[in-house]
Amino acid sequence: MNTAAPLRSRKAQIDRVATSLFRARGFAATSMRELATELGLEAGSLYSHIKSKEEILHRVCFGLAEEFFAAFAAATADTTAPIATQLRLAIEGHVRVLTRDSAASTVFLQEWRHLSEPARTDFLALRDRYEAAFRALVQQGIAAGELHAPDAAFVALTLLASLNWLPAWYRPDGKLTPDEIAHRLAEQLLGGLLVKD
Amino acid sequence: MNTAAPLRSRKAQIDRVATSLFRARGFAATSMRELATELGLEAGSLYSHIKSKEEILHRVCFGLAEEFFAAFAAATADTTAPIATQLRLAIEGHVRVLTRDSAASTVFLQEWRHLSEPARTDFLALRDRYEAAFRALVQQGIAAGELHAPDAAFVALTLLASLNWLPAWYRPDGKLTPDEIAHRLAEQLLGGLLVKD
DNA sequence: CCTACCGATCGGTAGG
DNA sequence: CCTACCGATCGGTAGG
Repeated sequence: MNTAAPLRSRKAQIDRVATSLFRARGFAATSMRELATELGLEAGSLYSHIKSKEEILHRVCFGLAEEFFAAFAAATADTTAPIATQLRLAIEGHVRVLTRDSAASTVFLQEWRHLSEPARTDFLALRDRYEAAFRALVQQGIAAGELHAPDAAFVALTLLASLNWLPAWYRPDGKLTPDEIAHRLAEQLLGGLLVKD
Repeated sequence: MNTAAPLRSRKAQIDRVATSLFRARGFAATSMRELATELGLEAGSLYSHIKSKEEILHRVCFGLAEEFFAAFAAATADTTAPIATQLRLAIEGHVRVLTRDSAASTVFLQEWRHLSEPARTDFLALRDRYEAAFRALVQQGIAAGELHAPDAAFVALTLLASLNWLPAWYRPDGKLTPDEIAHRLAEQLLGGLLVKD
């Protein structure tokens, strides 16, 4: 009778282990047999919990997209705050999502192209919307005279690129906490942009 | 008799087409049959020109590594130049290599992990050496009082991350030439670092 | 969750 | 450069 809870946690466990394998070997090079072995069961048994290999990838990619949007919305909720503050909060929020689960983040950043259509197109649309939101914030900052930069698109691209490199070198047991990293990244990346009084 | 030249160019052609497939689908998800079809021949025929699928990846990854080192060496050849100048030249050189062949660059940046040992370890050692060279340059700049930054390693990481995002959005037929992009990236990335007089 | 298995496809080779 | 093929492995399913 009490099967709902164990099933849910088993599925979550499959997602978690699969995600770490996808990061280590890539989605295409990870076999369901490898995943099953890591979980201590047979390959066929996986399919009583999931529908397909891609379903896992789909959940990881779209789940993280949702987290990024939620963090951005929270960072920019107070529209009366200075744009520089909103941008700083958005950077910190982005970093917080990236470091909360760096395996999932890496899969989100690198393995989305193994999604088949139409999921792949949908995913790219979400990513573009997110980048556009960052770009718009930078643009507002320039318009408000809080930031100086010749090209908001360039700024947004290099900003996100710098942040998205984080999962490649972040170690949870490193010297800096995620919040400290976020703070330093925000300082450094905004340092050259802020208009000095 | 005159077989050396055609064979050499056929091999180069295989590398080129394979590289673009590796970028589009990833190394693991690209099949030799797909590659053969794209080249207008049968899968088995590939092996009179190459030894293995991985051999192609190896050539691309290590070939590009060599190009990056050569560009860096040229940029820093004049050790009497200000560090800021050397750093600017190194950034421009890096961008020039990235844009000269953005398919190969993407493979270099994303697919190296499909190299088997010991090539994979060798490759990572090269990448670390390259990052260390950039880091050392930033450190020299700070020591010389030309740059101000709290952490050279942080600067080097975000610098290279910003540059390495370029192949993801660079279009050869875009508005900006590679040199213009390189110049703007250098300006923006060094803008916040340079000590104002 | 397992056993047993499916058809498809993989990288690569032999021999010409 | 092709034909014909190898053993291995793939994602996934049927039936229990």
